[in-house]
Amino acid sequence: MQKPTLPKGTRDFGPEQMRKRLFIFDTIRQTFQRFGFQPLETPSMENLSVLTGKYGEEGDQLLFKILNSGDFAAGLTDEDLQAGSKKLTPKIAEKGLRYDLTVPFARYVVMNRGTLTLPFKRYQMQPVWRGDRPAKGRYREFYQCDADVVGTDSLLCEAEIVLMVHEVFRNLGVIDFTLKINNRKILAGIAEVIGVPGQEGTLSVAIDKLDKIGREKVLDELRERGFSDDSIANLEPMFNLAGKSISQVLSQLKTWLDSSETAIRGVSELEQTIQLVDQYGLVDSQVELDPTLARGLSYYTGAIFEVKANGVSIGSVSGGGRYDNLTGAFGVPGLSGVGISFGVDRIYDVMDELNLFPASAGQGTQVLVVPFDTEARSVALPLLNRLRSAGLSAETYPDMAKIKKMLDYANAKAIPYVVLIGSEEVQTGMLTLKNMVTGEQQKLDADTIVTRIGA
RNA sequence: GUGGAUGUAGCUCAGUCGGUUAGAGCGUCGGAUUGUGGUUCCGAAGGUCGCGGGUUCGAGCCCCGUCUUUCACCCCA
Repeated sequence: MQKPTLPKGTRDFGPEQMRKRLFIFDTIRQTFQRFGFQPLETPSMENLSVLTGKYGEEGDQLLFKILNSGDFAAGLTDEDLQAGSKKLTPKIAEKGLRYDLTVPFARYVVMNRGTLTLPFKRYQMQPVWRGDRPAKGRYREFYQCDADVVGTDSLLCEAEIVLMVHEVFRNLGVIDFTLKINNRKILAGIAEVIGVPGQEGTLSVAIDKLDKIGREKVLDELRERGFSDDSIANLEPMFNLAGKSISQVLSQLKTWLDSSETAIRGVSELEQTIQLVDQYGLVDSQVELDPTLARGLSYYTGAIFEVKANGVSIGSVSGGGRYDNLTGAFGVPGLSGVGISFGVDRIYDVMDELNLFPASAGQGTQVLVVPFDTEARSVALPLLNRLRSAGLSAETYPDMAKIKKMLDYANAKAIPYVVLIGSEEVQTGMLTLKNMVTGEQQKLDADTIVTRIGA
């Protein structure tokens, strides 16, 4: 007999954890639905042809592949085995676990384009898998909650994403967060302006670390990666943007990037998005314009979002952006989409660390009915039925155990109310309602008990 | 993927220089209590010392490997 273990980077979620997780899911779902998104689920596994090539080279490496069913090695030749794992993999694995929810969504849109009314808004809350090395706030199986719109390039969608992010985190009680926004076109424009067009990838990977390693080290890294001194000198205005207000950042970007048509379009998109958000009347906006913000996924083309919870050292808790041509990879070009993804597991870690879960998020059973003997139980069972009909979560201890044991059970499950029923109660019909927190108890009839606990 | 740390009861952790039968607190279970929990008291169960090798008369302790968790890089939600 060996002790069972879990695969690396996966976890069980016990009842208490699950109640808190459901609180997060419910909060996010409510917001998604309020904004008119419709639910969608897709399979855990996709054909590898759907997944590969969408997440960049690193992403492809992190894909979990599924061995073909049956005798997966049947058709292999010695030559195949010699060719190495990279060539071998497609011959023995044609499916993989999904890496995010956006690509399966794009696949779904393409497969159902005839029946969807555009713009199509869907939300999806399912686990995704990445063969990453686990660390704090990073798991190999984790949940994402995505909301995406395809079939429109209106910046109103970006604005609504900003609103949803604010609503979700405020409803969760995560007040202190920052929603960083940037635009891929600005990053591309910067690359143009400093004379390294097309290299915004390399550029942004380095720049993204600015607040972590500091300016000098960023410049060192760029030098190492072959950027000329001229280019690096031209990057100077980039470092004067930190901490500036949104309008200041916008106007500085306009002057700096004036020569790049792409950049100006990006700046203008950002500006319009901000204006639309203002028109919605968002109060106390947590939006920060951050031209250094880069995101890993290669399919983004316009706005990019990232949300950080302040005061906690956990990576971003939410991220997203606009992708102009994701469905193009599946043969349907010209469908622009934009979306946001909430990382439930990280949000959980943040809320746990900051103690932000409301007491109600942990509340299970509200009342335990405690009959002292089988005769009392005949009064207890109809009472349970009434309590439940009134929408209360109620239970009784299934065995006829000692009263102490039943009350211990109530304590262990943090059940706030107990109804005690003994021979006296059976005779008079007046049952004893006990408040397990204060220890107070009083004799009441069944009706009063139901309304009292419900209040 | 690179480097460091870690692993002893369900949980948090002691365990001396390598020395006999590996301990504590909390938790669990039973009792003190025949209609009342949290407090108190008594008792019990619970261990392949992560796993596999090695050194030694003898290993929880030393060496090698491996896995887990974790920290810093890389990347990400």
